[in-house]
Amino acid sequence: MRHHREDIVERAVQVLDDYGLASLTMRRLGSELGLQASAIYHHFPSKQALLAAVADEVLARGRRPRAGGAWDDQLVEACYELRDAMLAYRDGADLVPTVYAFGLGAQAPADELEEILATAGFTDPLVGVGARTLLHFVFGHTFEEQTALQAESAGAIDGPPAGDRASDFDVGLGLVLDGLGAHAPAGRRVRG
Amino acid sequence: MRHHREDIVERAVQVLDDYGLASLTMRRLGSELGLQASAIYHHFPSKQALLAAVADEVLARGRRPRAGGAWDDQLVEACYELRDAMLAYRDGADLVPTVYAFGLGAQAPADELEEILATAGFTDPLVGVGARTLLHFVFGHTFEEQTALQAESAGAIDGPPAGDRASDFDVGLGLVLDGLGAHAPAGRRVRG
DNA sequence: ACCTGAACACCGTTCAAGT
DNA sequence: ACCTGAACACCGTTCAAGT
Repeated sequence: MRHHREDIVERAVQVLDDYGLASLTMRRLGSELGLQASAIYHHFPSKQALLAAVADEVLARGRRPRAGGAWDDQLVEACYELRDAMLAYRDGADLVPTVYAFGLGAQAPADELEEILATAGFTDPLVGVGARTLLHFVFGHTFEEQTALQAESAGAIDGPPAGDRASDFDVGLGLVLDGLGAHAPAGRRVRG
Repeated sequence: MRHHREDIVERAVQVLDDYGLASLTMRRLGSELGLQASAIYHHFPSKQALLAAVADEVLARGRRPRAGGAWDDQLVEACYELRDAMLAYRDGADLVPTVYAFGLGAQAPADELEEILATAGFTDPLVGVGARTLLHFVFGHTFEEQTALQAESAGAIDGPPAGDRASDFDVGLGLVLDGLGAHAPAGRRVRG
């Protein structure tokens, strides 16, 4: 049977969610598609490129309409969407930051954060540094959260209730936003 | 020739720095030591355990005496030490966060950040969240910095001068510290 | 106690050849 | 255009056997 790029990405997302990132190998995905691993190279130049497409698909599936509001509310919205998108798939918070680090995909969240800050009037070093600081927070926090979550569901040990985890994310995010607030352009200080 | 745990870690650090994390394989390290890969399993139960020891060694070599001062100065000191320790070895900013994520090592920086915040009078959620937020910032920022640095030295392309990079770290760190300052215990607001 | 050598069960990637 | 099948050059880990 003949496949297209999208079939392969869709199946890869399924393998990721069912068996985890470590099991998402070219051979495994091939056999899942009824294909030789080498056939996948007809659609993607490398495993990294495949993973980039999978990460972008995970992020696309997590997209939500924007409510708008002040710059800090917009940042909260974007950060929560990113967190939730990664948590929605097994090892999502491992895949997305890894692909972002490759530099081959998962760039949309970084771009959106930068745009929000630039539109809010933040200038040169703060737009980039602020966006990256938020991104590192979301990536790092969500990775730890997902690791703990998956360890629990595997080992049946239980950690803090879900509410505490969401509020941990809230508190950390608030910390960075308050920091940004202290450097907000004049007349735009919605917080701090 | 017979080896001990420390010889193996020392050689592993050398392989890491000379050839990178991807080349730090059990087989490669074995041959570097004049040993079969399987011999290493006499000293370490797994590759993860070996990597944890390597990460802890990298962090130990980066230790500096503490100057002390207010809580925010102490945090700056600890964060800079962590950054510099990781930058001192090829792929150090990949290894250390990875080992920390394993949960098998590289815990010292997180512990120190928590202690500084607790001693400063921060309470329950803020001590943990604050320490992790700082840690994610340092890990994320330094990883990107090292990736860019290594890409430059490999491809001879040049990015921003070293001063801009150090100041990017400074600005991002200042952001998080200002956020913490906004939540500092009464009478301890050294910033904000 | 420390190590060898062989084996097991895998990887990503390339490439000539087929339809 | 899309795929097979074999090969290349690797992995981490286990284990009986040696000294």
